[in-house]
Amino acid sequence: MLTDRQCKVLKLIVEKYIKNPIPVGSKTISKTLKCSSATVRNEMSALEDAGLLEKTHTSSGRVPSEDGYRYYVDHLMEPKKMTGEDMLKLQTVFHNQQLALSDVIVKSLQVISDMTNYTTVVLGSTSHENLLKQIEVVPIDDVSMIVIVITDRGHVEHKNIRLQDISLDEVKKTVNLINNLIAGTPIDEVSIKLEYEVKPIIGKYVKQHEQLYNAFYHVFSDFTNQEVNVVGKNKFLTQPEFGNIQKIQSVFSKLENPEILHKIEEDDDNNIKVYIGSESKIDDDVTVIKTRFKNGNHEGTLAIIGPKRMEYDRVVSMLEYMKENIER
Amino acid sequence: MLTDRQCKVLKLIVEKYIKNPIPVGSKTISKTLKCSSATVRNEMSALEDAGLLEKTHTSSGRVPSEDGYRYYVDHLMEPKKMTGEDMLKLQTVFHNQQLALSDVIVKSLQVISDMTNYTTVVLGSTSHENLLKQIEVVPIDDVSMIVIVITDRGHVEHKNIRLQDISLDEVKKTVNLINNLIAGTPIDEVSIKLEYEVKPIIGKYVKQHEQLYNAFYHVFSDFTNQEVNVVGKNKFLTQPEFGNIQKIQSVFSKLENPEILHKIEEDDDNNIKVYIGSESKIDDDVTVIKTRFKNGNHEGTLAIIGPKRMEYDRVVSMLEYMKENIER
DNA sequence: TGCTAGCACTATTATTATACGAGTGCTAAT
DNA sequence: ATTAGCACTCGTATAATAATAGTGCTAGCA
Repeated sequence: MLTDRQCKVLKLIVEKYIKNPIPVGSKTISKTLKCSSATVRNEMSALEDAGLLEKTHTSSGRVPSEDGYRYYVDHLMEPKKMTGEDMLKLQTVFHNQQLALSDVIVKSLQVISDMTNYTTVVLGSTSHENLLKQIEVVPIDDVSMIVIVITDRGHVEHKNIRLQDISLDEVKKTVNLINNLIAGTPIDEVSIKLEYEVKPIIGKYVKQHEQLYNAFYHVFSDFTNQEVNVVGKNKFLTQPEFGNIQKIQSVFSKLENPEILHKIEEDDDNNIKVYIGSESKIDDDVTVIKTRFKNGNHEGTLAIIGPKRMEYDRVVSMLEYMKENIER
Repeated sequence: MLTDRQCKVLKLIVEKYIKNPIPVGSKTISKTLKCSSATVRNEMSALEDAGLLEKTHTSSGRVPSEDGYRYYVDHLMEPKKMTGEDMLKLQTVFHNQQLALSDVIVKSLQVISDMTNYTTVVLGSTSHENLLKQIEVVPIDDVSMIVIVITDRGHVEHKNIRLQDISLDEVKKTVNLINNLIAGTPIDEVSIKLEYEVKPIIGKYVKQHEQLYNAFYHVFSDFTNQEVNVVGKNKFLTQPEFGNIQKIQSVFSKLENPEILHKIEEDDDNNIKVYIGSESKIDDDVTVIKTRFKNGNHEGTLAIIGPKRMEYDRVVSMLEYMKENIER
């Protein structure tokens, strides 16, 4: 257990380091705390033994360790009230009645990314939660047409397909069959239903059913598994600890990989959760702060991704504010 | 006018430097050319006077200047036949009958980006060339619905809109009116037609026409002006001359700005054009190689964007090959 | 017992000196 | 015209030095 003063020292070091990423010395702390630098050094030493602080070399100041950040987040941090200015900027987005919820979310995350200089992410509901609502087909010319797939949650995808020598009537017949037979099916089960429920029937009623079946099969097999929206990836370029190209390459490749981002959603805790450094699964210098949201049938995950040296207090309040606003 | 030997020297220096970005000395060249390093030095000096070579400092080897690259591209370079392997990779994409042309283009540009380690770009036709084909509306719940806009060239966009207390019938009536009245209009004129041709009519026949008009007006005013597709932006991270974050930031911001990319299309030459360094409008160390393509009513621009120190011969052949394949 | 002043010690950073090497330009001889 | 030869230049690498910001430890004081 940490003493009261140790807590204060840890808190000061973390907050100092977040403001300015250089190791913090005992003198700096002693100025704020009313005691000598020697006393602070003793406390620092204790905190280092507890694994909460680290040195970069034998005679350097201290830097928070991963556990140090953890302790700070779990016990020391006090959520920082948002400034009126920040709130105002977000409110203008939330109060735009023209925009659909999903657009409001993306727009406000853009605002947050710009305010904080961190990357933001929305993960939409996964495909097994999305039900097929209907498909539409629009012919473009003799051989190509566009298939539009709409889910019950308003997710839309379209694909250009090519068909040789098939009359529009046959296509429309197929579309109607699909809409009648499998609307309401979870997207990731559509392929199966297509094969076992639609294929036999269009085989009977539709000419060139083979080609048509293949085309539609492709449309659904390519359907995006999950809506992923990453805003402000380039903000990482402004963070000093990501000043080398190697690191940027590695972080970017993770942020562009939906599989990796999907891991953020793995635990379905509804509260705000903080994944620090190695817990982030992205990079040891990265922190992910995330929360789930739900408004009617629209649900998903919001995340703010930045350096481990993140303004935790500010970000947590912002996420809380976002969540509240979205949920009503 | 350059002598025969000067051409050879310039060519060797450019190609050497492209392979390995360190200044080229006279000794290296003299090995390939059958003459002494002193002779080469004289020629180099002449080429420097002609503005085709540069030194990084008084006693360094030579580096091609922008004009040097220009001269190389215009007079010295011999297009390099593509390797069978490269062709094969592209052919598997081109021969995929399932894919629509636009998908083939994007997929093949992905392949080219991976083969060359450069960024690739497709610019689709601009909105004044895109005609509105039809719009569709799909209701999602009581207050929100999705409007899907399709152009004659198969470009699809959708938007989520919110309407309070408007019956589906009224919406459908409006959609039908729009489809009947202004299908065939260039996308960027739709807003005007909407105001002068549609608004007066729905004003008569549709209840709550004000709200509906506003919603549709928004849909079209947000319509993307131009299809832009940038593939492999991160390839810049692997190029040594873009090893510092500043530069990467600047290049990325340009590559993400459609306005800037649009400048590539400004001259409508149908042949392959090469914009070197400052001509690229992106960065002094960047080269853009582009060509227009046209297949039926699908036309646009292809570009390969990389360092000024680009494998010009290889890239030009690839673009040529792409263009040929797309155009039939 | 807890706090602190003082001091020896350590590692980083900046500065300077030095040597080395790859390259040039020029001159004189072929 | 070409080239061998040489003095010269500048960038890079290495080592030496000093300055600085920090530490840990000890001993004395409240």
